[in-house]
Amino acid sequence: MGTTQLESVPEPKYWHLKTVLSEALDQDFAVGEVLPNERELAARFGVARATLRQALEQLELEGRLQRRRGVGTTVAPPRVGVDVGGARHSWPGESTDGWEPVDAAEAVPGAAVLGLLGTAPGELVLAVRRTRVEQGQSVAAELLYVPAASVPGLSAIDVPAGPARARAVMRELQRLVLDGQDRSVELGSARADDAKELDRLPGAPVLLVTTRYFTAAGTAAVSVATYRADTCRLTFGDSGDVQITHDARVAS
Amino acid sequence: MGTTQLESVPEPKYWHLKTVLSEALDQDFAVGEVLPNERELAARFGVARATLRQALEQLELEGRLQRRRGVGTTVAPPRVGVDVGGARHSWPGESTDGWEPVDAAEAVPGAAVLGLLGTAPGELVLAVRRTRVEQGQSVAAELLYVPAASVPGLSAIDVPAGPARARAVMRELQRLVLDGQDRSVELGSARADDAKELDRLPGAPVLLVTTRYFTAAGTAAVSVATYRADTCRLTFGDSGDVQITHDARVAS
DNA sequence: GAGTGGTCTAGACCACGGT
DNA sequence: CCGTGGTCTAGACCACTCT
Repeated sequence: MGTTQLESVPEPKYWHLKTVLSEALDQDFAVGEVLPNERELAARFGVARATLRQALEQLELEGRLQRRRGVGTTVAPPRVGVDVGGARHSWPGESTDGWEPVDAAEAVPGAAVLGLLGTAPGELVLAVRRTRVEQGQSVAAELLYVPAASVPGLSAIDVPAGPARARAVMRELQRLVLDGQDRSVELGSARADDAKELDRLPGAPVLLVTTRYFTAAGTAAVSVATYRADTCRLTFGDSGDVQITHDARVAS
Repeated sequence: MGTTQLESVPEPKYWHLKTVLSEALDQDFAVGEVLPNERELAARFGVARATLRQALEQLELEGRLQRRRGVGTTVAPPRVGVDVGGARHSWPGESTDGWEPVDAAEAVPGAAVLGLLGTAPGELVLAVRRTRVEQGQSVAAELLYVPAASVPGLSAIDVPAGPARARAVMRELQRLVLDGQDRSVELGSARADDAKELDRLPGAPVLLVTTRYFTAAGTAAVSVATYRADTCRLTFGDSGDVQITHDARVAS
């Protein structure tokens, strides 16, 4: 009978921990400050290190913390708003939008990209690698798939490998008349090569932005951009410089 | 000397496991099929259960698996493409876009939403709850914040709580002339109430879509929509029904 | 080399869904 | 009730960064 069980559904420890830590971050820590190490924090809260780590992982996912092996855990700055699709209906690289060409090479796209491109499996496709730097740190890595048929003025292979070749491909691409584009965003985990480029461990959560570029002739290129999910807030339209502290939600 | 260490950087076990499982899913399993339970899988691969779980977690994050307590682990269908911002510059709820009004009530928005709304901390704000159902499952929960000042024809409080009241607020909102809107997408983790609505555990990864609705007078409303990151692919433009299997990327 | 976070183990118990 | 995934523990060792 009256066992007065106020919390019949006990909150998981790591969840409660996360809440406590979150409040501590708001009140007692400045951006960039380093937290005590995991072993000490675990001891301080009287939990196993694995449990503490579960809480830290969530806070990192939410962009509140930044952890680096061999260094420590620091309080992350608010997410940077990176504009995606701001200049609508324009080829990538037409303006200085923070993207840096890295290289270009032949590639064998996966089935998914092939489907979007609408090309036959054997057809020659170029892949342009670019990285996006925002406020001093690289926030995204991109692979831009361009069927060779889209860039007939193809002196690309003659150009020596490196940024110059990437730029050459993009220059050719920008000759075409862009009819439109569409985009999708989903959650993914960083592949080993992207992770390296983004200074994260493989498997780190990323936002996958897939863009299709249309001409009258069909799909001229497909871009798959990998954004760091912990540090980025993707913005559409002109809300790039809006101040958002960290989480716009509250209990109703 | 010649210790012939081909793999000087040994891949983590869970990473390798993930790759193996991923290939097995492609080849030997159909959508909806249930996998062997975690204890058996761990034994089969000769790893601890925690290690196996790390691999499963990643696959779930990527939308390849679906795990439910008390039930089991099943192969997830491809992510549903949910249109976001398709009908540009229109109030929410003006067309049948899959959103279902649930309720409306007074609310005390957090600092972040207040900043976006541009209202004073004490001002009265209404919060409209809506859920979005796509292909039979609810994929998103939304809180639409409307300053009382935006809807002067405020008979909302008189209407009995429930969907009717939510609809009443939205009807008032749609009277205004919409000047524009902007949007941002970021990664978050589900709050307890949203998690319940989305049939997930608290802390599940979600995509947070924040939309600001402008009139000439300023920001008339702010919406914070919480999408299931495991099952959703957010689409912008008209790429809603494009076939994407699961991951558009390949090694270059 | 010292100190950090990342990986891994082998257990235990709990909460939930179906029977 | 049983079987499932979810939480938690107390250790161990590894990979990395900085000094």
